[in-house]
Amino acid sequence: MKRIIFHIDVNNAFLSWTAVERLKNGYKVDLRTIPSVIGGDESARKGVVLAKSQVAKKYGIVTAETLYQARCKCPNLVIIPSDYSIYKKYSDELYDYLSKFSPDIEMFSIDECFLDMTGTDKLFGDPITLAYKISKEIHEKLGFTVNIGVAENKLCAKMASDFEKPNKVHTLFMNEIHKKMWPLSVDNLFMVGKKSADILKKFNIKTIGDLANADINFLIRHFKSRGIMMKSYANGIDDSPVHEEERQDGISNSETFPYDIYEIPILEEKLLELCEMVGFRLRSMNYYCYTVSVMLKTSSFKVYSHQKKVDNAINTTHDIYSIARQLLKSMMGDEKVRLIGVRVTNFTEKRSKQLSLFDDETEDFSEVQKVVDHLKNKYGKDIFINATKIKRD
DNA sequence: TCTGGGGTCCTAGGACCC
DNA sequence: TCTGGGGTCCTAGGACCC
Repeated sequence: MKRIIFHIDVNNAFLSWTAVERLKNGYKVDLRTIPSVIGGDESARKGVVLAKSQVAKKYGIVTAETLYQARCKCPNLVIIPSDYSIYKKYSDELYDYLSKFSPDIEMFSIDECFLDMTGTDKLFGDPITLAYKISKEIHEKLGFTVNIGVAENKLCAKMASDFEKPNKVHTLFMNEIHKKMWPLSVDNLFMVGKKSADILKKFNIKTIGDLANADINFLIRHFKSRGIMMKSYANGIDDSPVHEEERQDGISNSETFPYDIYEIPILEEKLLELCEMVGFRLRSMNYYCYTVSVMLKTSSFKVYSHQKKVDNAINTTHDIYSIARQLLKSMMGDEKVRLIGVRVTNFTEKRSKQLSLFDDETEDFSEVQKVVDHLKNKYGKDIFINATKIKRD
């Protein structure tokens, strides 16, 4: 049976959702009708544009540029800080609404969903008509617009939803690929980023059609296994299933400093804060981790990472930090640091408690940690600050 | 241009074991 | 002392995504 897959993509998600939320809260101005962006902290001079209104786009503002640059292009730009609780709320609403149409639903990111609609035509009728109906209902009930791609697999559905925006339904069936997808520039293809596109263009592979017909041996030589994937995608081939989201593979937090740092105590203080954030998230998922890694970005934007695997899974801030701190020490060189990050991976649900002769049982902070987390959940994350901070103040 | 933050997957090379 | 080949695990780094 021919598969039918929908890809639903929220138009300017963060900005649209913020606009809807504000209208609900009594604001008179719809952010979507004025030059506005969602961005980080402008004062710390490290914020970038995360999402923009169509009006802001007309000023030439692009995603990921600094707020400073954006403000130069449009002095009366309205900048709203990001608020993940709002995005989560609308993302959940969208998911709940879409779940009515198929049990096979996959949340691909906070603002994108795949639906496997294969065989549902007896229930809902013609898929394309249904896509228009879903799009209209989302606008009416939830207040924001979406693009919907309709195709025979996930790749093509995703490519289709990316065609013309906003508030559009597009199809990309197998017999439309040469007409609708092949003329596009290679960098439009999912999983072909800037680096790969640059290499391809050097060899005169400029469009997705060129890539689809490129020599497979040439692609493997330059891109290894990704070469095979790229050629399949360019031909619209993808048989991956729509599945429920599986459990997360890792948790990370990182922070860019407003200036370059080389003092170890300052780095350690930030590192501890990050371990606290990562640990808190890990514990709220009831997981333990085996691997901790630390990432540094230097002032010249070179990225380093070191990781360490432990025999007994851990989840307290104390345990994560003691490993992270060793890692940081092992990687500090002469260069100043611009960004520091902590990541935990290799999860397990239960702690494999195998106390070795050398473990000190009094070092087990899990019970204390539970109480601290509970209080944080109840009264907010800021009720505890770490002792190293108090000393510094 | 002067470059955020949170993720996933892949690969190469070294260590170690048999 | 000089030494093969396969397998697995771990680490560091790169590319890509939203």
